[in-house]
Order: sequence, then structure tokens, then C-alpha cells
Amino acid sequence: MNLLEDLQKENLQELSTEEFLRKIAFFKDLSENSINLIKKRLDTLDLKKGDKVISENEVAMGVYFVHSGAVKLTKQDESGNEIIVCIKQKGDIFAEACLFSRTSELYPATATMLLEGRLFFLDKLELEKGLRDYPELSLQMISYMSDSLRDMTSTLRDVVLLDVYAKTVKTLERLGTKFKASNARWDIEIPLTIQEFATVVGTSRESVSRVFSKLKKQEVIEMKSRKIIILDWCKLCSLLKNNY
Amino acid sequence: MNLLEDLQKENLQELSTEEFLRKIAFFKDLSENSINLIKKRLDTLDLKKGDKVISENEVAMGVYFVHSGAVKLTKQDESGNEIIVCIKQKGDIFAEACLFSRTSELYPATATMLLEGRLFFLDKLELEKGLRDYPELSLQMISYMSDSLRDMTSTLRDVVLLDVYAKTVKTLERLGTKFKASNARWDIEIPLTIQEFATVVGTSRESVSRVFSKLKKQEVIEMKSRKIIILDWCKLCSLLKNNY
DNA sequence: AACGTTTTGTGAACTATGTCACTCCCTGTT
DNA sequence: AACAGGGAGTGACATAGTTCACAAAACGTT
Repeated sequence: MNLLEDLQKENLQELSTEEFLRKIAFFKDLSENSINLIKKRLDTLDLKKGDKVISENEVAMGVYFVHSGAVKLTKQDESGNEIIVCIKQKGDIFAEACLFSRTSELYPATATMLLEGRLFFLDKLELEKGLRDYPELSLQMISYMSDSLRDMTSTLRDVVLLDVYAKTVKTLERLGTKFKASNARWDIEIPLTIQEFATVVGTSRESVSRVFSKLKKQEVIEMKSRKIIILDWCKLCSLLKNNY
Repeated sequence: MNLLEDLQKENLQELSTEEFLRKIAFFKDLSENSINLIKKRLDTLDLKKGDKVISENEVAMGVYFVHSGAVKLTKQDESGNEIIVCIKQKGDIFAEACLFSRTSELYPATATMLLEGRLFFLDKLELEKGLRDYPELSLQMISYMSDSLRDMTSTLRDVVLLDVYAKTVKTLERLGTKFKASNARWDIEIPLTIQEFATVVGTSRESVSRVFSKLKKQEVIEMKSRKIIILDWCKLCSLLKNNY
């Protein structure tokens, strides 16, 4: 049941499509036949950093599975300001919100590659069919969505109630946990510039920069080649508890 | 497939448990036997305004269906400030995030009755079993969760990007749509005080009060017996478009 | 109708954060 | 190695929104 978790901790960079499918909890209980069927339906997309995958308000065609790399999901307001709603990583799914949708046929967000990587695309109708045919798959999906919803409510609370300092530290923690999985070293790398990080936190570049200055002085983080690197995870986590 | 929608537009105040179950899309395809089985498993709870249903960080036991009344879901930070994450109404489900959860066994939010009403409780394991046994039920659940996720991302964007005035108006619109269903009259009633409304918007009571003062002058809303009443839906909606 | 309680309205002071305007520093490229 | 161009740091300033402190109003209870 928690293969998906395992998956996120493992390095899948080099897996073939088939191996990936076998690994992913979503597909683990399918027969040889059906996995082949699904494999045939999957489109493979190799994308570069910065490539746009889908656009908010585009008609939703299907769902994406992240094989490698990282993806940011963003939303905009009328005047072009954007926020990063969430970040998807290997083993994650996105655009699931378009499934069986009664209220809207459009993608709810824009997806852009943060790191180059490979995605699999599955037509929405195919997946709906798959969900009908393989109940286990549905349970998997429900479980995944439960976690997403849970995450989202926590994010919402943080965004509303905390000040910039606390939000920044919490976001570092949240993303740190997300990216910890992906490399073996102690230092955790988050592939975001300060500008991008600011749109995750929901604040201005300058404000984040000021907080980061403090954190750098304390040797909690550093920046290298346009990535955020967490040097001292323990200290980072303790920052929150000390100053409320 | 969109029975759940219909449900929300209808007045279910007087339905019996069985009628309610039959109506709810979640259960519509179950056989006589199985519906009886589920009916047996359901606990009925009649609750008063202000009653607490579940608490954040309590061990999650199961899922709730709203038969009548309204429920607010709130989250708190360490110092006791709270936000209303969302509001559930007849036909809605809450605490679904506890299903199949691998990451946490706790409820993600506190639920409190906004209006007196009736809830049905279903043990989490029972529901999981139900989902396994009735694939249609799973699809229903996925569809419902899709919509919730979609809503949540929009809310998140608004909370981050808009100023208090715009957030207030948008929240009025959002809640207005939600409660429009529930009564036949033209005026829409939202069963929240300004204080509570402020925690939905994610701002202070005073700020909302100031915005409301303007809206009252324009005869868009009024307050009566601790409820917000929307007098002029059209004018309300046009407010957003004019001033960006 | 009068009471106590809770909610609301509003001015004033305060503050955190956004905005502006720079300079400086990376990083990747040629 | 030099260069260009985007990203990052930082002070000064503007300001939206919180907070505080009341007074007034609304509600529902007796």
C-alpha cells in the first residue's frame, strides 16, 4: 500500500517505462495484460527545465505522472501575479482534478518543469476507464488525493496565519521533506530561485531575501547554482519552535 | 453522475435516512441489501449550533455526511488563531482525508456546527470496505475529491494574491453560491457572524467590518440576526470586475 | 421592556511587508 | 577570460492592514 512512498525515496532516474509502472503503487496490482494496455496508452514526454506542460484554463485532456524531474503548478490572477500552488516530484500525479469533473473541463493550474525530466501522459478517459476496471487503482487514487487535500489545508492555514519569517521557514521544511528523498547526501537541494520560492511562500522576493540572509548567517541554508541548499536540517526545524 | 449536485440544490431537511441514502450519489447504485447494511452502520447525530463534531489532532475514526445544517472546518496555529478552511453543507462529506491515510491518523481539522442539523457518521474501515466492494462508490469519491482539490487551489490563490476588499467580495460570492441552494428566496443567507467570516477570509474582524460598511451603503448586503444576507447578487458580482 | 452578553463600528497609532531604486554578484556562455 | 543578463541583497519609503480601545448596537433571555 505504501509503494508510492517508497517510490519517492528511491532513485528512478534510470527505470524503463515498464519498470516505472511496476513500481508505482497505482499500477502494481494490474495483470500483465492490462499493464501492457496502459503502457501502450501512455505518452512519454521528455521535457527541459522551464518547459510548459499544461496551461490553466486550457481544456483538460488527461493526467500526468512524474517519472523524473520536478514540476511546479501555478495559478495566476488577472494582473499576472502568480503563486506556486504545489510542487510535484517523481512518483507524483498531477492534473488529477480533471477526473470525472462536473464543474469544469479546464485544467485548474499551469504546470511548468522546474527540472528537466520525464513525464507520462494518460488520457483522462483512459484513466477513468482504468479506474472503473481496476478498483484497486481507485483506492490508490483516493489515498493519494486524501494526502493532497490534507497537505493543502495545512498550507492554507500557514499562508493565512503566519508571518513571513515563519512561512519561509515552514516552506523550507515542507519542500525539504519533499526533496530529501531524491538525493542520498545530507544536504537537501531545492531547485528553486529565491524569486520562485517567494511565490510558493506567497510573499515578495525581497522579503524572502531578507529572511534568507539571516538563515545564511546562521548557516542553516546556502544558495548554489540557483538552488536552495539546506545545510542544517535540525537547526531549521528548531527555529520554528523557539520563537512563537 | 451528478446526483450529488442535484442534491445540493434540493431541500433535504425532511428526508429519512433511507431516502437520504437513496438520493446521495454515493450510494445510488447499491443493492437493497447493501444499502441496508450501510444504513445499519451509520450513526445518526443530531447536533446544535456550536457543537463540536471532531477535533484537529484527534485520532480519526471515520467520515461524516451532512444531512442538514452546516459545518465549519477550522484549523489553528499554536497561539490559538483559527481559520475556517471550508464550510460543508447538505450533501457534503467531511473528514474524507482520513481514508487510507498513510501519513497521519489524525483528523486534519476541527469541525463545528454552524447551524443545527443532522450528520451521519460512517466508520472509516466500513467506508474503506464499501469502497472496495462498490467500485462505483470509489469513482464518486474521486469525483468529489477532485472538486474539493480544485476549489482549494482557487482559494489558496485568492488568499495569497488579493487584497482584503477583493477577498471579502470573492468570499461572499463563494459562500453565496454555496448557500444559494438551500433556500428558495432571492436573498441569500450565510450563517456567519462578521467575526467568523473574517476567519474564512483570513483577515481581521475590523477589516471585514469596514468593507461590509461600504457594501451595506451600496445595499449589496445586510446583517440580520447574526447572519449575512446578500441582497443584490448581481451588484455583488459586478464589484469584482470593475475595480482591478 | 429591561437586562446582560456578544457582536459590531470606527478612529488612531503602529507595524509588517510590499514597492522602488539601486548596486553587486553570480552563472552560464562565447 | 571576459561578458551579458538574470538573480540577489539592501536601504528608504509608502501603505495596507492589524491592533487597541472604546462606544454603540443587536440579540435573546427573563
